[in-house]
Amino acid sequence: MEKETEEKIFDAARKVFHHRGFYGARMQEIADEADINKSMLHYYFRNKEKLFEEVFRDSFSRIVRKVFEVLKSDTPLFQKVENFVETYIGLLEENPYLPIFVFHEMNTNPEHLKGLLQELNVRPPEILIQQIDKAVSDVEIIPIQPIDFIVNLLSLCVFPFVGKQMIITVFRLDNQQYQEFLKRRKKELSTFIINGLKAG
Amino acid sequence: MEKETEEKIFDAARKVFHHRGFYGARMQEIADEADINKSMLHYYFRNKEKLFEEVFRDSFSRIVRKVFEVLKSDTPLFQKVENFVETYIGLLEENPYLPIFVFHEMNTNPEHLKGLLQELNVRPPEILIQQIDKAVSDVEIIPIQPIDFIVNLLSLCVFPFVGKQMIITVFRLDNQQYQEFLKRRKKELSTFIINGLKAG
DNA sequence: GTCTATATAACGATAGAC
DNA sequence: GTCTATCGTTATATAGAC
Repeated sequence: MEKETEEKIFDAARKVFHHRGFYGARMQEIADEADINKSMLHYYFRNKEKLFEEVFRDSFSRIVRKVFEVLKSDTPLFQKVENFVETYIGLLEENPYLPIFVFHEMNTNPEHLKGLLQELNVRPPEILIQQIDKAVSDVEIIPIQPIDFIVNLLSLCVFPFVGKQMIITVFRLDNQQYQEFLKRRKKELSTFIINGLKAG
Repeated sequence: MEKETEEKIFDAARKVFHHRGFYGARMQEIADEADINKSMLHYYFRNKEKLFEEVFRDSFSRIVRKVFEVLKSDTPLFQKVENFVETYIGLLEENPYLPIFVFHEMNTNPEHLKGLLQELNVRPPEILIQQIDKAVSDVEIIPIQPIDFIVNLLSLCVFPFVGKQMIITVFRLDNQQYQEFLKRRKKELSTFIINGLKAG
């Protein structure tokens, strides 16, 4: 019983924080979403900031872990790109508000999250860096630094979610068309990336 | 005199809204930033929402206009890609918080901005769509739909700004290293994109 | 653990003097 | 147009009964 209430609150908080951000979120909305009395939020999580921090830590570490699982794996480079695109876009389909939430909060209040981020101690995986450097020196791919390689990969996967409303608006898509766009992208994006990497 | 105060307020409001978002922004912070009395905000702009709307409209239309200037121009496709990368990254260097601001607000409150967006009536430029379709049918580039072409272009330019804090954190960059990363990217990104577009 | 009622604080907004 | 003082609302947080 005890566990269940706490979990309901946490799930509701994640949903509301993801969608509204810290300042836009209302404790009342979280309580309503959890179908629970507002004072329970304080009973279980003391205050809004603590609740937020737990949600952010969970969301951030979850996404980082998932991403790094793929990037750290022992797979050939091009295969890894394919796996990454599929896994990452799949993950974001289930958590569409996650990236903009994380980016907005990191941007709005970087010093507030600094300790948390140091604690999680995120680094680009060594094995991937070696793969990239080797592919470059073997002239399998164009000369590119690991940071650019990774940023390109992330950019192309994340942007359709960060800019969803923009895309929908500019290209006049309804929700179904947007879903089809994503589905096609999940299939075709790795070809574009691998082409871009291969020397001309 | 009158004009000057209004402008000071507007500039301050843009800065604070860009950085904090609508809910995170404080009228007092805007007043402090403008070095002006808080009640002046209401005198000139009536209330927070109206002030925000003017800022958002200005920011959004400014960026859209600039982007479309390049995309609508009468330049060969690959040249256009190069111009776009340089212009757009340059614009974002001057307004680093602009994209995350726009995306976050569009995401948090899409129905609130719907009217504004319809009013601005943004569409992908017809000339660019024709160029892409022609390049595809001439087998100059891989089969790609205009929406994917444009999304790829935007993704790769925008993400380094949206994810700045993330990039800085994961790759342990100081500010100077980040600036160098951007500078290099502005030079090299179009090569990556054009490679990706060319048939293998 | 859960509820109702209420305190406390923050913030947007306004009134009114100058 | 600009300032000070203050109102009214909303949101977070707590007290206390059950």
